[in-house]
Amino acid sequence: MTAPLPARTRVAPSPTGDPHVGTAFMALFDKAWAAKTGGSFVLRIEDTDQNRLVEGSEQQIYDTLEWLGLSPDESPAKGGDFGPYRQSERLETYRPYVEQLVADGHAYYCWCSSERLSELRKEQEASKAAKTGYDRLCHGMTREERAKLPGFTETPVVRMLVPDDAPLTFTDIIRGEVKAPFPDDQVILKADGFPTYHLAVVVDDHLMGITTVVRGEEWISSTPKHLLLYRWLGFPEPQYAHMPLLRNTDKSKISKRRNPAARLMWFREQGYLPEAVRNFLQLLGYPPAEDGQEVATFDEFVAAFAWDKVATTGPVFDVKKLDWLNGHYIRSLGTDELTRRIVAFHTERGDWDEMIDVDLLRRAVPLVSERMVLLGDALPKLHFLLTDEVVIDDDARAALPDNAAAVLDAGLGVLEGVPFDAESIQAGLRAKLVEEMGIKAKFAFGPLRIGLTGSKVSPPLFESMELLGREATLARLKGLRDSL
RNA sequence: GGCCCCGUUGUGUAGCGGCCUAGCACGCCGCCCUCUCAAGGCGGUAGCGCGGGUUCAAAUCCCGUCGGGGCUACCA
Repeated sequence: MTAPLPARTRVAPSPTGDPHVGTAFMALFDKAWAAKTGGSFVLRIEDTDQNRLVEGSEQQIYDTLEWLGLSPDESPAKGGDFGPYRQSERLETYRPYVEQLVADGHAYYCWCSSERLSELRKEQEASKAAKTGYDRLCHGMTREERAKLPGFTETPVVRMLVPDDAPLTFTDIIRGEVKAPFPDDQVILKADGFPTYHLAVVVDDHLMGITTVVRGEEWISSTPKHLLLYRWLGFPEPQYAHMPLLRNTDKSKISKRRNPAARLMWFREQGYLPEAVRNFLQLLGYPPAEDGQEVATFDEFVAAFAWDKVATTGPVFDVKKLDWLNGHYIRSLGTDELTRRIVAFHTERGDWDEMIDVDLLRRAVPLVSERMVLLGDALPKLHFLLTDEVVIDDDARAALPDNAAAVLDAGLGVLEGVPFDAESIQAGLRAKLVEEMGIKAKFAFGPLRIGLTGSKVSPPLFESMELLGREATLARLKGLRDSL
């Protein structure tokens, strides 16, 4: 096998709302291939549908890709040698190609109104006609001729004249030989002067030197249109890689409506680590290495990457595994970095408490890091440590054993005298409560835990005491003792 | 409806004719560890959609069937 030439790949999202998880999925594979071949990864904004644009979503695309470590080499924001990278700024670029196609007889003007078109569709549906699609009424007519017929509209669109010998098969580098449906006389230039996706991708991918088109499986059926355009325009065809579609639990194409995880922002809002999300997406589209190792860096992914191993079946997007991966990555982060991310997470979310002592938090983080699934899990678990007041949970109070008072009194006695580090605290408490008084550890430390943290479940008790300090520890235990 | 893509435990997958009484990971269940909860260790649970072929031998090849999904726009 010869080394592949440097590939140029691209991801081409539409700024029509919150960035979609599918965009990151494609971007990951785009970027991997570009990295493996020493090529470039391009971000192009496909804003040809002016009706669906949502303000701010373009910025969110940049932000989420960067967050995931999938920044492009070229983009509208970053620039590059093949700009502009926003299709709305390339209208003049498309025009000559449309004119050429019309002049060559490969495309024609169509003045049919949308009313006539939808009526036509309805008729075809009702009669169960074998042939569907546009009926070519306008083909070969001048504007004047067409104007005499019903269903006429002032501004025409331009349609492809799809020949009988349109290419219906192509080689997909993931799937091999793939068949696709015979295309309709697709509109390539809309009445508002914008090209449709079909014309724009072909022209842009060619002009931007894209060698490998990575896109969702949903595009397989329109590939023949693109192939035709390449042929007519005399452009060399790119390689196609049609990725499987991510699914909802009910197996339908993943949608923001049915699945919060369809929104890329969701992961960040929930407290997932970008490296975990990236790893998860990787797993969904690409089988783990032979040794079964599922935790893998982007570089390891790139090193092992081969198109023919990419998945062809659409995986159900099950967040359970992501949770596990996130915990795994959290545990591997290191105290300083994890602390930094916890603070950043809450700051971004807008609920960071300025009163929290970050240094104390840093010292407390090791107590909870292996109990965390999401970044937001730390503060609630450490709340008793970072606050002055402790509220005893009702169910914790109810769980207090009959000998709680005796345990607390004995514990208090020990804690007043012992050196206040976790090890000494534990040794002292054990000697007194467990060995001398004969109470099982589980029951001996329960009341202390409840007094200290207000809860039946908490981070390790002795370390927590050390961090809280003798004074506060004693005060809390006395508080509970006095309330009995 | 038509065309296309896909089909291994609950989920993600390994498997490319014999190594499969189907492996791994997550989940779930249990045990161990243990100051609670986790983390970690150990064990368990459950699967080749169905029916025909081909073959000495099929999860693996062929055909059919069923199921799921996608597309069928002046949306991408």
